[in-house]
Amino acid sequence: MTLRDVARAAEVHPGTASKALNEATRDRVAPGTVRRVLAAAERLGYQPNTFARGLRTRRSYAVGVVLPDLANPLFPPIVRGVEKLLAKAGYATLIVDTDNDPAAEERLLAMLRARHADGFIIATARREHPVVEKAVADGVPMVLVNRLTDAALVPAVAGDEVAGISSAVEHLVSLGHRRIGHLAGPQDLSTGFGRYRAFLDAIQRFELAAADCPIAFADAYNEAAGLQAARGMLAAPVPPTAIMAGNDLIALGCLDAMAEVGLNCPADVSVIGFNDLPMLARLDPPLTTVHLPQEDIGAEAAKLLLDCINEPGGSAKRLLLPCHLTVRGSTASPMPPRPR
Amino acid sequence: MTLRDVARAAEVHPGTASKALNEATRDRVAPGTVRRVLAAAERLGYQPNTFARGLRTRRSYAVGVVLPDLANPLFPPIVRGVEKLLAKAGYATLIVDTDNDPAAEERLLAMLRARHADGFIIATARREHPVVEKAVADGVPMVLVNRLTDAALVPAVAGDEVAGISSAVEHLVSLGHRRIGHLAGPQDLSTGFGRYRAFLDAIQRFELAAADCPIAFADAYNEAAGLQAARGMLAAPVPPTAIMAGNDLIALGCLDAMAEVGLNCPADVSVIGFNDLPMLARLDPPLTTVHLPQEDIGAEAAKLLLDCINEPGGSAKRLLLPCHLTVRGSTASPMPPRPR
DNA sequence: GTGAAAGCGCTAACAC
DNA sequence: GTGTTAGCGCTTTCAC
Repeated sequence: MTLRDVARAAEVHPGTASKALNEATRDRVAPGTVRRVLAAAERLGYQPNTFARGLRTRRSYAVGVVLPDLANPLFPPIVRGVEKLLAKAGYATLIVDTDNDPAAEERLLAMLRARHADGFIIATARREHPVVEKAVADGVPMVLVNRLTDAALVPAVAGDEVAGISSAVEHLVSLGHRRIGHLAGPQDLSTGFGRYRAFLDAIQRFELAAADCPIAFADAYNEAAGLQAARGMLAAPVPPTAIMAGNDLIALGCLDAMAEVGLNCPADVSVIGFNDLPMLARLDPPLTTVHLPQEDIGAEAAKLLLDCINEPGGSAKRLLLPCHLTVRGSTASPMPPRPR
Repeated sequence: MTLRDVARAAEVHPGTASKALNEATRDRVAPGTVRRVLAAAERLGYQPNTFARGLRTRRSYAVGVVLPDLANPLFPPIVRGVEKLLAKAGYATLIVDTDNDPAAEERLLAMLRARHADGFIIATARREHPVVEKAVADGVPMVLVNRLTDAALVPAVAGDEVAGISSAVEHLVSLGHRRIGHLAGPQDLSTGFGRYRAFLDAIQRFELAAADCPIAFADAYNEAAGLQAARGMLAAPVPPTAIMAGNDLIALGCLDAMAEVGLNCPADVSVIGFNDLPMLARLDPPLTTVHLPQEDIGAEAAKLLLDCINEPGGSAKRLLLPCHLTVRGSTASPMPPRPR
């Protein structure tokens, strides 16, 4: 089924049929003709050939979404938000998963660019990210989600880490904790670094002694890295009574480390995660964590991207959406210090 | 950067450059020429235009993967298996999520067909599935994963439900259970129906009294549906001592229902899930479940799809991969009946 | 308001 | 082996 077939059926020239079928140029065709063409297209089940159209217009009406890890439950709701909004605007969403591998990321980005994606939503950004910066320099419309670059060259949407960490630390302080540790996430990611800085700000704001607030760094956002980082912190002569983890998986690793040395959560140590992954409420103990409005983040990112596509050269807005603390069972008041 | 530019730089005709660049036709070009063309392409950073190529060859080297729900952790590993294998063969993987909505499925499938996906991997099949059957009739290469259609018209890869259920029931029987219930999944899905039938077979094989083995149907694979179905079963005068759930989420709903009426798992009732979602080991109690080789399922599906694409009209093979029971803390021997 | 014609970048059949 | 040529299906000036 090609445009020629439709044109023949409607007894018009293919050029005219094209104009009639196209929303934007439809008003340059006589109403009766438009109706005939539309009817013919409908009847024949005409589907325009994306390749031919793309070849001509250099537009694909497709957007690439680049994820670090499909298996991380943080991202599906973001994708859903993106997809819903883009579908309304007639765009297709092409999801790819880099598996946290920069080489795969480069390969997939090249693949999507070769397929002429009209824009990108990137959830894999590191604070220094040459690949992204190069693409932006090439004028490729692009929006970052969740993870940002240090250089604010690209529009971006993320959770408000500072507010999230602040409310979490405030919760711990209000429970009576004064010795609060932080298991920071990877420092080459804006999330890891931002939450770490926000934590430092928070202990200052609540006038906690820095010496009582140990910090350890997990080198990945997973349970193994969280476990390893937590072991060191818990082995200190006077471990903290509460731990703010860089994200939920690090928090789970921390719980594992506590189990190893017979520490109970929340009786001995309170733990807070970040992201509010599913199932957390069913754990033992149910994990207190900072909730991110994931679907909204996705939808806002999609809006920003459409702006970029339609008016190139706009400013690199950064949108931070509020997070809120979800209090569950992994936080409690510290026990009064007991003699050993 | 077009082919013309490369040809000009290598001082050959565009047609020759095309042959030199193309693996399959390279041997029809003098080795020296090939080298010159490849060098020029490399130097200029030439990327072939997918639209132009696709328009000419009617091939996209892209495969669509249609998922019912991205947020379901069952699917990401399958997608990963698919992606790894297809990338090796030079294919791009385009993932879409129907959100369990048949209308969205139809829209997305049409979108992918308009973009000339060379084939599809479908994880959304219902036992009766006109959309899939129509696409197959149209000669679109297609492989089903996990969920199959009743009509065996399409190649498919799934877990061996019968063996999985059988080993789970065997485990319960060996623990001493004789009254085992089944919370079946949706019967319009092959998984729900297949596990239900496998359960009936199993109780027959182990010579359990059908009257002691109640069956209830959950109308969706989620916790709410599991909760509702479980309530009825637990309200019976003599509830079963063990419950085989249609999948993990139904099992979680079952645990919720037990909590409502003060029943303990596994002391009062043992529960087994299906799929082995992540985090299950951390629940209270850790859920015994049937594990599916998800990544293998994805990889095998991709292989089958490549066969379909390269040799259309092959037979509709069905491949069932073994599942194994993962025993955790939600199953135990039944308590001796106690007087009330 | 409609038709004619050119061309997007590539490949493949054919001529040399 | 290499060059020539036509054309995939569409959009978009430009005439009329």
